[in-house]
Order: sequence, then C-alpha cells, then structure tokens
Amino acid sequence: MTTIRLRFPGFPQLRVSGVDSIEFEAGITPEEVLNQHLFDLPEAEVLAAKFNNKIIDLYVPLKESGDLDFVRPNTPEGLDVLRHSSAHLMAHAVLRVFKDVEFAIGPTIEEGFYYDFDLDHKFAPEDFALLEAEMKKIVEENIPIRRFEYSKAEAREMLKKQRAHFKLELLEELGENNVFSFYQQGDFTDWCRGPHVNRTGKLKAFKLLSVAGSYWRGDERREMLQRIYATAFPSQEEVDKFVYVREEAKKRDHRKLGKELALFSFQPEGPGFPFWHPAGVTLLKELQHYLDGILFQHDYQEVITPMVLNQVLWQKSGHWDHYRANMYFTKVDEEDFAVKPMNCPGACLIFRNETRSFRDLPLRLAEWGRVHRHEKKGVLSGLQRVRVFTQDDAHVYCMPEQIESEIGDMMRMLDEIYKKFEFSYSIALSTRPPNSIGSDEIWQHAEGALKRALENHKADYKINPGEGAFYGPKLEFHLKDCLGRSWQCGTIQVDMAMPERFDLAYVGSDNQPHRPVMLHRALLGSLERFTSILIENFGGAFPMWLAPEQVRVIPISSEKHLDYARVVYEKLREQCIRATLVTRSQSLNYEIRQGQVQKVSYLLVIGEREKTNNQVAVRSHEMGDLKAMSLDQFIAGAGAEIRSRSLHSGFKK
RNA sequence: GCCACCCUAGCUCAACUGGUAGAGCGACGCUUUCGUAAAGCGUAGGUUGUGGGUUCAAUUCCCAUGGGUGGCUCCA
Repeated sequence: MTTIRLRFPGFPQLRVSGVDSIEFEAGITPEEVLNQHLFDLPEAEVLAAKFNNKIIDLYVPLKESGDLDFVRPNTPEGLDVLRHSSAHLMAHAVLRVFKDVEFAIGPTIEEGFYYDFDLDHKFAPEDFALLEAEMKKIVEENIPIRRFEYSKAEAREMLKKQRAHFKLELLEELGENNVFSFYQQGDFTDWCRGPHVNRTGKLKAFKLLSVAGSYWRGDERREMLQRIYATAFPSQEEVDKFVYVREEAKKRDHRKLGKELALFSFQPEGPGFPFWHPAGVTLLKELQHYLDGILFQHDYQEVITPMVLNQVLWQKSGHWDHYRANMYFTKVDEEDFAVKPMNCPGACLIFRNETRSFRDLPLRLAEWGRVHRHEKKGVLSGLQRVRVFTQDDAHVYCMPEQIESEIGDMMRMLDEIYKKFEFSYSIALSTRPPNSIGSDEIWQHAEGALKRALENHKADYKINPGEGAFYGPKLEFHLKDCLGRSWQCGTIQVDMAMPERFDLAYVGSDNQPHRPVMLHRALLGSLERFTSILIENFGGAFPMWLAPEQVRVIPISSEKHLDYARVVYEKLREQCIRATLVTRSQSLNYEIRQGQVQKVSYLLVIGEREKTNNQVAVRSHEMGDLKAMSLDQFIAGAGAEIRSRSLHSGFKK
C-alpha cells in the first residue's frame, strides 16, 4: 500500500498539538479526509479543496504528498466556486425548462455570474421565477456533480453529440495536450475547466437579475446570444442584502437625481445632447473654478480653439482616416468642415503659430474643450455617455527627456483632485490598437514612458492591449458609478505621431529644429461624466461649495418675519453665497421638509427670537438642527466652508 | 448599430381577460401665519410618445417609427 503525507497549513492548531503532517492511503479524496473528522469542519461547509495552492474538486483522488486545505464559502475563492457552480445550476434549469438550448459560456464576474444561451424562446423577466424555482428543485434533489477528463478527440465527440457548436469552436483552438474536463450533474453535462462543488445541495442562495443580448465572443459580426446575469451568495441574507444595496444605489442614479434636482435634462430633439439647467450649470462652473486654480498652480495657460475646422485639417491630423465615423460634418461656402471631436489639432495649430524655443518647453496649454462625437444611439447613457461634452483638456509640448516628469506632475494633479472628492480610482495602460498612425519605434518609446511613469508613481495598473488612441498609448483613470459600473474619466496620452504630422518643431540649444513630444491629458475627463459620478457619490447632497442652493432663508411667518428674513438674504447674497428666500406662506414643517428633500446645504429659520437678537436658526442638511447663532457667525462659518471647499459642514452640532 | 424590454398629467404610478382615463405629489387660487421632515379647501393639467392597421369599440392586439432602460460592440 502506497501512502502519502498531507500537511494542513489552514489548521495551525494541529501543529500546536505537535502534528506536522498526517499519513494517508494514496488516492484518498479531500472529501474522505474531511469525513475522518480530524478537524471541526463539517463537509457541508466546504465547497472545494486546495491542494498545493491549486483549487480542486473535493472528490479528486490525491496521489502525492502535499499541502491540503479546504475552500469555504465566505472567502473570495469560495464565492468564485459557488458562483461558477451556480452558473451551471442556472444552465441546468434552462435546459430542463426550455429543452432546445445551446450553451455558450458562463463565467463568474465581480458581482455574480452570467451564462450565454442560444435558444428560440426569448427570455423575459417573468421567466426568472420559473427558472429560480427549477434551480431550487435541482438543489433539493442534491445531485452529485462529477468531473470527467477526456482527450481532445473524445471531447470533440462529446460536444458534437451535444450539438454544442460554440464550444466546439473554442475546443478546436486548444492544443491536443490539454486536459478536457466535463462536469456532469444529472442530465446536464458541460465542458468546463472547473472546479465545482460536489453536489447541487451546496448552492443555497441565488437570484437572476437581468437578461441582455451579447455577441458570441464579443464580436459584433457574430451571433447574438441571450445572456442572463445573476448572482449567488453563501446565504439568502447576503442575497437579500445585495438586492437591497442595489435598490438603494438606484435611488442615487444621476439620471433620477438630475431630474429631481433640476440639474439637466434630455429632450427627444437632441438624443445624447444634454441640456444643462441653472442648478447644473452652477455645479459645472464651480468644478471649473476649482480646476482653474490647480491649472494656474501647475503653470498651465488656457487656450480656446474653434468648434468647426476644415476637412484638410482633419485629414492632416489623421482623424479623417481613423475617427470619421464619430464625427459631424458641415459645409461652409461649399467647403467641407467638421465639428471637432477632439481638441488636439487646434492646439497644434496654436503651437505652430510661433517659433518655439527649448526655453518655452514644457508648454502647457489647457482648454475647456467642448467636443462633439457621434456615438451609436445604443450606447448613450445619461451624462455618462453623451454626444457633446466638455473635456478639461490640455496639451503639453515638451522635449523627450521631459516626458516622465510631466507625466508625474499630471498624476499628482489627478491624485490631488480625486482625493479631494474621496474617490478611489483604478488605472489601466492601453497599448497600440490595430488601426493606428506612427512607427513601431515611436509606439514602443511612448508606451515605455507611460510604464516608467506608473512605476515611478508606484501605481497599481492593468494593461488593456490594443485599446490605445490611434495616435498614441494612454493611461486611463477609472471611477465607478453607483451601480458599480466603471467609467474612464482621467486620461494621459503620449503622442509622438501628431507632432510629426503637423511638422511641429522647437529650436534647441544647438540652434537646430527638434521635434517636440505632445502629451494629451484630461483629469476629470469629461465634465459631464465626472459630474454624473459626483452626483451619484454625494447622492445629490453636494458639499456646500458645489451645492446649487447653499442657503435657504425661511421666515416662520411671511407677515411678521419677512422683512428681517430679507435682510439676512441680502447679506448672504452680498457675500456671494447662493441663497434663496421663501416668500410664500407655508407651515414651517413643510418648508423644513422641502429644504431637506431638495438637499439645500443650510436652512435658516427666521422667527421672533432671531429677529430681536439679530440671529439665525441654522439647520444643516448634513447634521440637522444647529440652533441659533448670530448672522455674522453664520456668514463667517459658511464663507470659510465654501472657500476651503470642504466636503463637510464646518459647524459644530 | 445589435438583442430584449419599457413609454398613461410636470413627477411617481393606477385602469380584470379590448368597452373609450384615475390617484398622490407638484403647479395655481383662497383660507391659515405656524419654532425644525408634508396645514385645510378648491381649480387647472392627458388626441395614453408618434403614424398606420385589426375591431362595432384600442391605453390594452398587430405593424412601422421616435425616445428611454439593461446588456453587447464601441468609448471620455
């Protein structure tokens, strides 16, 4: 009899009692080990095993010595196994309910899992209850799940028998020497890498969320499949909580709040073109003032370039060949013009307009650049994807040796701004796309510069291969919206192609012309998209410096106290505090509620006491009733809160 | 652009299997003059997104079209 020795790093108490490893018969499965009750861990609470740090199924025989651990539900690995198996469970239910279905892929994702199906029946949300009921039934049947491994030829036969032509396509792309594993639970068998739980009874809590179309292999020329998004957790309580959090998040949706707070609107007359209402414009302007200060400190100068420029320019810049599908065109005096989708060509014309010396570099030209891009109608989404938006754009012309320090400076600005709002962000490096301009050498150089800047900044990042702009690679800074969707906001791009196309040059210390490098950069990205994230993060209750209505003055009696209320109101306006005055007659409770619901930063209640003592009774949106204080005291505190651009009230409760 | 779904008053939503539209909030008017989350009464708002069709009859069924939502592709 061959034996193996297993160590259990997940159970330090064993070692405390002097046991380093335990001997077992070779071929024992993790499940059998568990059932020897060496640890206080029931098999029912284990989803999979971990052998030498590789997650495996519980019923896989162990043939050699090594480290054995167990995957429990409330761990990232456990959740992943649970959800992956739940995807199979859902597919199994679809097979039972709808019979004639072909399976594509069913991976886990950040918040759950999905499975792509090809079938004639069109899924409707009404089907969800049906499918969930079938899933529950399969769970109650507690069907064993088993893994089978085949050669490629055998696997091919299996898939042919299943008429799984999508999976067959994937199979043919793999080498002969791979292991082709199938997982079977009752009448459902799926080609899958695994691992999975060992029986369906371990899948306790799940919920189908939405149905969506998706192209096979993400290719718009291929078949459109039906995708069901769903989620699963170890317990029903966690599913309920997940659903609750999603419902709460929907209340913060910027499209809903934008309407409620009269920030902006969309009209059928201009799909994808936002209309900014007065309150929304206040938000935009405050953001711009804030950014202008930072730009000044970092030695940027501001330019404005025209909205419409002729076709010759766009041909020169490469947009005509690489971006035409997204552009709007017009004719002026029989000549073809385009509405700018980017600000860079205009900036290049400004650079080229004078002879530039190496002493002028880096030349940092900022522009609040309003750009129009023709987006496909299906992608439009509130302020997050629009057809006209304002970039806090800048183009920095510098010498090659200045690239890294310039990018470093940009990353510091970005940090400063995102921290100001307490946003956390993720970074991606997007590399050369298939359809691009410039030589290999230039691209390597540009990508290298971005990588070095990231490393200097000690930033975590992922690489998006082939996702760069047509003229250069880019860093993308992503923020998340209230529903967990990630949006690219800030971006930093290295461009060595555009300066060449525009034949840009500066005079070096050697009195010779040299080619500058051009850096494109936006910190907020687009004001529209950034504002949508702001709205959702603050749930519409903006910090005072951003709030469209900062103070509302409410006289208790519109007959007896309106005069003094008006004095208060006018003093606030003198200090450039955005105050309004309530002149109608409504109950105080009503006005307080309105003020809270409309998320006004401060409500000042004016009654008899305030009038006689030259005071105001202050209610903060954030903290509630702050009691009375002198008008001067309030003005001083409010002014300081606004000037410091604080996220929170400066008053003490 | 593709797949699915949705569209009723300014907003949020009702109206059983087709019988021809109703509430709350808001707005407006009158009464009330109030001490920290909704005072009372009344009035005006809709060719049910638009256009066609089926039917004695369409908000309801069918077709087309516009806009939106969730995704996919694409992107700040």
